[in-house]
Amino acid sequence: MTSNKDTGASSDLETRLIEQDHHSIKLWLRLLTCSSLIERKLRTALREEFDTTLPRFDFLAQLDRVPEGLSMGELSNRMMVSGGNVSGIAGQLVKEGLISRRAVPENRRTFIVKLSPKGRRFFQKMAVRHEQWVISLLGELSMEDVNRAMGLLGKVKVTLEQN
Amino acid sequence: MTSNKDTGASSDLETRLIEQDHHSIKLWLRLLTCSSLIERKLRTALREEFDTTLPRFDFLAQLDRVPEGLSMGELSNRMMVSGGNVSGIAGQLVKEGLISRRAVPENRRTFIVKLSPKGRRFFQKMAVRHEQWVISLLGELSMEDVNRAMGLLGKVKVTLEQN
DNA sequence: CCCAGATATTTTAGATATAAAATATCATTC
DNA sequence: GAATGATATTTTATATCTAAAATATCTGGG
Repeated sequence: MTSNKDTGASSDLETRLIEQDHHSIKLWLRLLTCSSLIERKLRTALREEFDTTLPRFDFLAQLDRVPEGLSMGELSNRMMVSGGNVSGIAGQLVKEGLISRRAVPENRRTFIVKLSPKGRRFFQKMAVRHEQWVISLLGELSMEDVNRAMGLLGKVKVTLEQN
Repeated sequence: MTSNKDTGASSDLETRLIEQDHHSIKLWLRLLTCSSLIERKLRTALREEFDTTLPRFDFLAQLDRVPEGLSMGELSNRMMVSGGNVSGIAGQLVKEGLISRRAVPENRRTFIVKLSPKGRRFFQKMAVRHEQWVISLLGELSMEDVNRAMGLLGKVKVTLEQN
């Protein structure tokens, strides 16, 4: 369907606009397909190898980057999920001893969650495998293509954040 | 894995491999960020304007492309979700009169779901708005960038489907 | 100090998601 | 044609996820 590098004179403005419209939808669908495929593989692998889930891994991964811990709200922003969701997962991880959760004296509305030593050890093991899985999924791509894709998705991200 | 022609002299092989590894992870995270952002906007808009959800929209969208209908299994494949999930959503859409669901005489294990006239009208209205939303989200990108991104994500998709 | 609004989190209700077990049907082999 | 395994779907149990209401705390103007 009407592919590409047509800088030429064969299409008028209206045609080009319509083409771009369709391509926008297709780009969105392809984006969704790619992330769904990766997500599924990672979820399956996490379950099989560590008997855990992607949201829990993501939760621990966010905390691993910030040794001093994060508030529930900050975590909710970073994970791009609702606050209620973070509350639920945090409760489980606390019960499993992977994170600590304590109130802050200065502002008693906020709660800080932080990796426990056990949680850190567990995450480290997962992180190694996680990286291997992603590399095995995307490693066939050349570094040039990865960089180009990063650049273009960076533009997409900026565009999205403006709206 | 790790193909690619070296362009710069500044890094040895090992460094380049590690760089690519990190870039693979970053690409995956950026991919996830982009689709999450789009998904959230579409979900919110669908709820506000049509009081429905993304999975239901997706379900109807798949059926809209195939007037003769699809089996539950085929639908599960296309939507990239589990069969049980499709069963649940189908049940609701049947109850709402948006789709029909009937057994096939030749193979009584399979059920074919199909858009009802009401469902088709409802989907058409949503599809128009859905396209507008996606365009408003991605329309700032040049057609060249959209095409380039499509091409690269196409490669990603092929790579993923091989594994 | 008091109180209205803002902020941070949890709780609730309901939809969506998976995996795995259960059902039902087909298809093949003996 | 009965037994066996494959296929198609649903059911079940549980985990996520959202939106919205509820709770608790802070903040600033009067």
